[in-house]
Order: sequence, then C-alpha cells, then structure tokens
Amino acid sequence: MRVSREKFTETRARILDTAAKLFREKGFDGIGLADIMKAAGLTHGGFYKHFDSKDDLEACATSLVMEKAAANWRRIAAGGEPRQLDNFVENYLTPQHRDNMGGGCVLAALGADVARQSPRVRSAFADGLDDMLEQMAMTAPGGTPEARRQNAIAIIAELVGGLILARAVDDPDFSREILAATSHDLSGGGERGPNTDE
Amino acid sequence: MRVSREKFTETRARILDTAAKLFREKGFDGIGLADIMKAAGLTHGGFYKHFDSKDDLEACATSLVMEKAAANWRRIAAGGEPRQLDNFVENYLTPQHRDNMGGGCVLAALGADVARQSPRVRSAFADGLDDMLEQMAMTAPGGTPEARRQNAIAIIAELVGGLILARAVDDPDFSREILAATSHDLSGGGERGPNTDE
DNA sequence: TGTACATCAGTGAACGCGCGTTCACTGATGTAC
DNA sequence: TGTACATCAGTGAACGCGCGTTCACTGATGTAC
Repeated sequence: MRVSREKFTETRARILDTAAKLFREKGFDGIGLADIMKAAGLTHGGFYKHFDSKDDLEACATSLVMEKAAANWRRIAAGGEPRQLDNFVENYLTPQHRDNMGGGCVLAALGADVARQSPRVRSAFADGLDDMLEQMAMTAPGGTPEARRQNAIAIIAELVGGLILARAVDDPDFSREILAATSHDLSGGGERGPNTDE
Repeated sequence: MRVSREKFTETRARILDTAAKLFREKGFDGIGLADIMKAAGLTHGGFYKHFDSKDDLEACATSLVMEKAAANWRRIAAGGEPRQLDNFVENYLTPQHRDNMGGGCVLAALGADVARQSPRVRSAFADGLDDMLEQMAMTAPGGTPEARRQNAIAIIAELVGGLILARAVDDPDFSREILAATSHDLSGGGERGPNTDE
C-alpha cells in the first residue's frame, strides 16, 4: 500500500544506511538486494521505487558515506584543537575499528572494491576522497598547503593499508602487530615517523 | 581423454597461474570457474580433477602468489645492493603497476577481499605476508631487528594503501597525485619521509 | 617387447540455487471538486 | 470540510541468467602379464 511522502523519504534513507553498512561489511558483490531490503525491514520488490539499479544504489551509498566522512573531517578541522590528527590515528588503527567494518572507514572497506565497480561508483568515491583530503590537509603537518595535502595523502594511505592488512590476517597476534607498527609509525614514535614542523 | 602425468601437472600449474592473475584482476567473487578454465584453455567440467572446490583454488592460488612475492624479496635481500628498498618503492607506486592488477602485488589486489574469504584463504595470506615481512625486514631501515620489522610493516602499509587508492579513483590526475605523494613520502624526500639510520 | 585391460584427465550437458530485475496487484495517500 | 477518484509505495510471485558443482562418457595413458 501507498505510504506518505515523509515515510517514503525515511524509507529511502533507511535503505541507503543499511546498504552503506552491508556493502562495507560484505563488499558490493557480497550482498544481494533482497538481503539489503530485508535488513531495512522491506521486501525486495519495492527496491526499484527508490533506485534505478543496484549500481545506482552503490553510487548513492558510496556518496553518502564519503560525504559523512568528509563532513566529520570538516568538523575536526573547524574544531582546531591540537593533536587532532594523532587522536584520529590512534582511534583508527585499533582492534575496535578493525572489527567494525560495517561502521568503519569506507576507504579501507570499499577502496579496493571500487577499482572494479562502475564509473559512477568510482567518481562518487574520487569526489568524496578529494573532499576528505581537502579537509584533512588543514590539520596535516607541512609548511605549505601543497606539502600538507601531500602529507594527508601519505597518512591516509598508511592508515588504509594498515587497516586492510590487519583485517586480512586471521592470526590475532599478527593483526595486532600490524596495527601497532603502523600506529607507532604514524604517531611519530618510530624512526620513520612523521616529522611535524613543530 | 586421459593425459600423461607430466601434462596433468602442467595443466594444474596453468590453472593456478590463470586463477592467480584473474583473481587479482576481478577479485575472488568477480570471476567464475568456467571463465578461469576457459582462460587456461580447458572446459569447466575438468576443474574438480585438480581442486576440491573454488575455495580450494583460492587458497592454493593465494599461497602460490604470496610465496612468489616472498621469494622475490628473499632474492632482493640476498642481493645486498644498496637502495634496494628505494628502487622497490619507486617501481611499486607507478602507473604501470597501478594498471597491472593481474600481474601486480597480491597484497594490494586481494588484501581487502581476503578479509571476507574462508579461513583457509586467510591463513594462506597471513603465512605469506609473514614470510614477506621477514625478508623485507632485512633491508628495511632500523637499528634493531624489531625496529626493522616494524618499519617494514609501515612501509608495506603505505605502499598497499597508496596503490589501492590510486586504483580506486578514476580521475587520472588525481590518481597520479596519490602515487606521487606516497612515493615522495616513502622515498625520504618528504617532511614525513623515512628516517633511515644512516 | 607386445598385448589386453584398468585407470582417469578432460569433455560437455545438466543440476539446483541465488542473483538482479520485472510485474500484477493492494490499499493508504494525495488531490480535485 | 467532505467525498470520489487517481496515484503510487510496498508486496510477493515470477523471469532469465550465471554460478558452483555433479555426472555419464571418451579415449589416451599406465600397468599387469
């Protein structure tokens, strides 16, 4: 039966949130539309009243999560407290984040998948990543805006790579070692750590 | 018709090589057994004379590629020329490697996928990664074996993360920027570059 | 070494299943008077 | 404001298709004598 326009908008948002979580958990190809709709409390037939195709949902969900991540960085950058980046790194490379794929960083969860998806998904990802880096560059070390952006990219790469590898290995000790090594390296404690210009 | 034992061994190796390439290109779930067998010059029905299941093939192919990568590092470490690591980094973060998923680094191509695969695949991956790190640690910067291993992990994480992100974005300029930023950072030119103990 | 027979690698059709997508239908919502 | 009707969000069955897997069959290979 028909529902109100308000309810329709809510439903669409619920499908998007559910998809964003399940795509990160299982990968774009690892979860079906029927299961996403079921998790959102609906039957699968109604899916096409909200989205054109699975690819459309993938692109919309990717945009949504990337925008949320960028908005979070915008908040952090605007906050202006010191050690924002170190705090972020410390929370990023943790067993909690590693074990929370569905609610965690979209770059680590879907970055590798995106390379194999449609142009729409890829450009949604690229646009969001560019936005995130712009915000991150405000808090990253470096004397010039260019240097700060470059460092932001290098830091993001190490974070993403570290989390992906920690998630891949099943030995708990080895996984913790990867988190600890990358976290230590990025926190400035290591011989290879970031040289902030302070 | 039956073939000689020698030919049988060759066939198995060809299936494994083909699978190793196609899994890296399309992901474990992005390529079917029929297509793998076809690419290896066979029909799909004979697959189960060589492997128990697709999961078995995934684990065997993962082991194979990880062992090859570790053997490559063993060779590099044994060679003993200086700047081995810098040379490796410079070749790793290139458009050529980015555009060669099927023949490139298995960590970047399948690391994220592995987190969602079976225990067999995950432990094959973890065993191979541990082996690789052991070899890399011999050439990585650091005063102690522990520091060298930690730096090897940090370097690998940044390489893998940088390549994954460069592959994810479809804008060529942005992709090159990611490769350049991570490469520069790792080569020691950046303010955040590796502090080798030389 | 030669022959007769058992083995089995590879073929191609077939299987059940889950996927993305379509469709006829339902009944509450939105709208026109 | 009340009524009559059109709209359309959501349902659940059905579709074609590709997947991993199974199977009867073929004929060259390996083996026993």
